[in-house]
Amino acid sequence: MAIKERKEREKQEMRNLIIESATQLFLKQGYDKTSIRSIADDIEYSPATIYLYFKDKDEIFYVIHENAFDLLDKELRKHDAIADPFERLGAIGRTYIRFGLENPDYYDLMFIMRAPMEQIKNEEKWKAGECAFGYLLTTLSECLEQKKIRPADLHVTAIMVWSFVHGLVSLYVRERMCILMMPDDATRGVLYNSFDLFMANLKT
Amino acid sequence: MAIKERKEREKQEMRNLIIESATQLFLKQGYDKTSIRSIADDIEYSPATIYLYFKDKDEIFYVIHENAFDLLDKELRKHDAIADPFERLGAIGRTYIRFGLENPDYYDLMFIMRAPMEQIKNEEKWKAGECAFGYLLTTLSECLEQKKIRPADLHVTAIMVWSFVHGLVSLYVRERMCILMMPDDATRGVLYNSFDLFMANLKT
DNA sequence: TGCATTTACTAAACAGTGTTTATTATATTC
DNA sequence: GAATATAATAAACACTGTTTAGTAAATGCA
Repeated sequence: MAIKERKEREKQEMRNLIIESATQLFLKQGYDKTSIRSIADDIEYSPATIYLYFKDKDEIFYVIHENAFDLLDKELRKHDAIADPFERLGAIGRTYIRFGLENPDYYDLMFIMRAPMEQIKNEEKWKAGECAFGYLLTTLSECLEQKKIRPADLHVTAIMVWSFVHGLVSLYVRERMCILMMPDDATRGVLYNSFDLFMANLKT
Repeated sequence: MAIKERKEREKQEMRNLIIESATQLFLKQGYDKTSIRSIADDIEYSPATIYLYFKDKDEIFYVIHENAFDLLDKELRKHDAIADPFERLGAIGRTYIRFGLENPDYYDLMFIMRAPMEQIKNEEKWKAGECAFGYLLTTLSECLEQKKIRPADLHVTAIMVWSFVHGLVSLYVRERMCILMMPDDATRGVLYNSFDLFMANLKT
């Protein structure tokens, strides 16, 4: 009965269609303005149809959340070739920051929004996320082994590094850095200089 | 005509009543679940009445936003007496983190949410915020003068410190630190250890 | 092929949201 | 006491996410 397989394939295609439309609308208008009705309009189906393929709005954005992590992961792993772990750490950090500034809506979904976390907490997922964080842990443990950075607990160091770059990006994308009262490019300059200073302080 | 003054007073009292109710509901249930209707219910007026005293929901939460900054500012300035600026910086940092963890909804409104920022950007306000950030700048400039921390640009250093503690708090309150797969108190332990490590790295 | 059943889809409704408008009741002024 | 200004509201508007009941088409079986 190949008919069942075709049905399964069609179901998956419909899910993809919804996700593609949702992603495109989300990146254009953000989470709040992307309503189930606007997605339904876009794919030319009724709103109720979407609920045949996804439990609720959160489930849709959880898929986008996963895709975004795959994207970030790919970006970060581009620095795999850098032999020196401290140099690699710097490259990873700068790429992380750039990713956040260039994809503020993705960054929001991944690290700021509360909504899609409901899905994640219960399950053993957080897959790609674990992956990117795992990459940070690996790089930092190399740095520690080779005494490129000051000796300290691995997890404590990882949380320090991640919190710092996350702080930079999230204060910027949520427009709190306007406290500097500088034009936008000057603010970005301070941001990147701040990262360099952090790395210098980290160095042995 | 004292009657006009009484009217003015009554208007202010009504505004206070709304703000008090909104604050209480907000701290109990968060921003999204605090609807205009629920505030109206609480103060036993119709929803439309609220719009006679506030332009929109954002304006209400902008007032709460200001109050929250006053609260944080008061907490931070408790360390005024600490003579050594580096020690004072540490105390300020730990208090900032504790404030965030103990008042996650206030912290959200102050540093994470997008909503009330619309009010702020245009005006010259951001008052109390400027104040708390100003306090950080003062303390850091003393640290730099007395060579307690590594020499660097003041604003770059300030953004580094603020971004770091904000990163710690916001990753925690938005439940991203669950990546550590540790029980909650262990996570908090890592968080505070991470702050101590940061301070050690900052030291001359 | 014809009928029963499952599947895919949707119109309409439900319970909410922030906000506006037209109306009423009260208080103030002349 | 009549005219006017003020305060409050009921009802509606335009949205939101989600559910329910009903329809039309595709499938399974005789």
